Amino acid sequence: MSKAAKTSEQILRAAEKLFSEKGFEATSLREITQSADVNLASVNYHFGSKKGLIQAVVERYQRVFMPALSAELKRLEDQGNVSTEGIVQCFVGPLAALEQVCAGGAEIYLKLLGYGYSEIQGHLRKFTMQRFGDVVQHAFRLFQTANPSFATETLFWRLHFALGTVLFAQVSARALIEIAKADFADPNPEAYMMQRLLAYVAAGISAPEATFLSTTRSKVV
Amino acid sequence: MSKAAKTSEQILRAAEKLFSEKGFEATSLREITQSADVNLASVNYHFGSKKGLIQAVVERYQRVFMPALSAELKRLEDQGNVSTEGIVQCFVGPLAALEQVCAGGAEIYLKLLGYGYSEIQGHLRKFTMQRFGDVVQHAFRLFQTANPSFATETLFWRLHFALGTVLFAQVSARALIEIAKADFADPNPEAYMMQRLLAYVAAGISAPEATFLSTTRSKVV
DNA sequence: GTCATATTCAAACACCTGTTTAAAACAAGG
DNA sequence: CCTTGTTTTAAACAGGTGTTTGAATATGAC
Repeated sequence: MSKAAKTSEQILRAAEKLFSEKGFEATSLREITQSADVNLASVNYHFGSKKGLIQAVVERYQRVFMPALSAELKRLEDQGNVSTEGIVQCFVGPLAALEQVCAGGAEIYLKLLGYGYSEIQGHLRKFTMQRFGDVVQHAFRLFQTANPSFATETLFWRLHFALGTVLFAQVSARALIEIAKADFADPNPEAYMMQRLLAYVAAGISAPEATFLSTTRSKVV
Repeated sequence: MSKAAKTSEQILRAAEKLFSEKGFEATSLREITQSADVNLASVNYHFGSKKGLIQAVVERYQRVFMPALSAELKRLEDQGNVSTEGIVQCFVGPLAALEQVCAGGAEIYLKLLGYGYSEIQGHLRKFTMQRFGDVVQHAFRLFQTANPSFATETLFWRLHFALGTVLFAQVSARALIEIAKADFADPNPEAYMMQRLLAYVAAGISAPEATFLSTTRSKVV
């Protein structure tokens, strides 16, 4: 491995760790370079800017996750029987595959997305869509076939709610897990958290449409 | 109104607006004081520190919201027939009541909470619990009576997922609404967003327990 | 009006941020 | 070996942050 590749790698490793812990904006380049045991200026040398570093960090995960997700979705579609829960379960494997990138990769990736969506308003979304829009749209189409009676609009909202649920849960996962450990004497809450999450999300996505909405529509502006 | 009360008020108004737009950490005291047309040092004079200002801003909303929520919950309990959807609907009125505090108060309050939960890790949660823990616990108890078969643990996780759904949705509401307007020619998506959200959340909370979880348990981790 | 208190104000403080510079160290091909 | 190009380094840059200071100004009670 060349020296250049080595420092880039060290920077990426340190950055993804710190970013996932504290968010992008709250993490300084000096923290990253100190943690990576590397000169401050090398971030700008190798990645151009902090923004470039953020993109590089996220992209490395996207390039593993998105193709894996795409494959899972295709597999599900081919085998017929497309259900909301089935689609949601398609995300589990690709997330687990992120362990290749680094230990705890799934957790890191989701936290990165969470911070990316709330901090760098829109940037990450746009970047993801133009790079992996086809995968996202494929997933959306499958959700539509699983819930054929739903208006496109309803599904749009619910899927974004679901995204929000997962990302927020992941960002505050550590705090929640600690509370769960203290309050319920659950020795290993993180093990099933993702499954709990997906069950909740699947139910929310495929909730009966409109009845609840239409009965109270007039009351609320 | 004394001069002191006037400047505090101006600071609070400007702060809540900017905080809800950009988050706590991304908003500087200089932005706030310029927007409030007030001297920089007056923030520290009146609120001690930036942290003090954040607390003051949030507290003003909590003191309106929490008692209103408490009343709604009592009302629901007294009239019997406690359902998940019913409890969730209890939040609508108290949120609307925040318009008293200022225009768009509900939106601002939820965004403040959203940023508070993801930025000042734990601080806001602790503060809320020690000040309004009784209301939170009352809500939790009602959710338990609405879903008597659920393990306390299950409800704990789902309610926090629900909180995350609502807060994340609110923080990214503006972006979502713009997309909805562009993609679906919906002239007024914000009108029903909260109802869409609550329907999703209620379904997620009262999803059938464990069947989904237990069938896939062995596969994960 | 006077006095004590409460509030405002401009300036400075100490520290942190991302980025740039120019010299130094290193690498590899001729 | 020397030269060319790449990479590392320490230092400085320009600008932003929350907070403190001490003098100036208002305020309100006697």
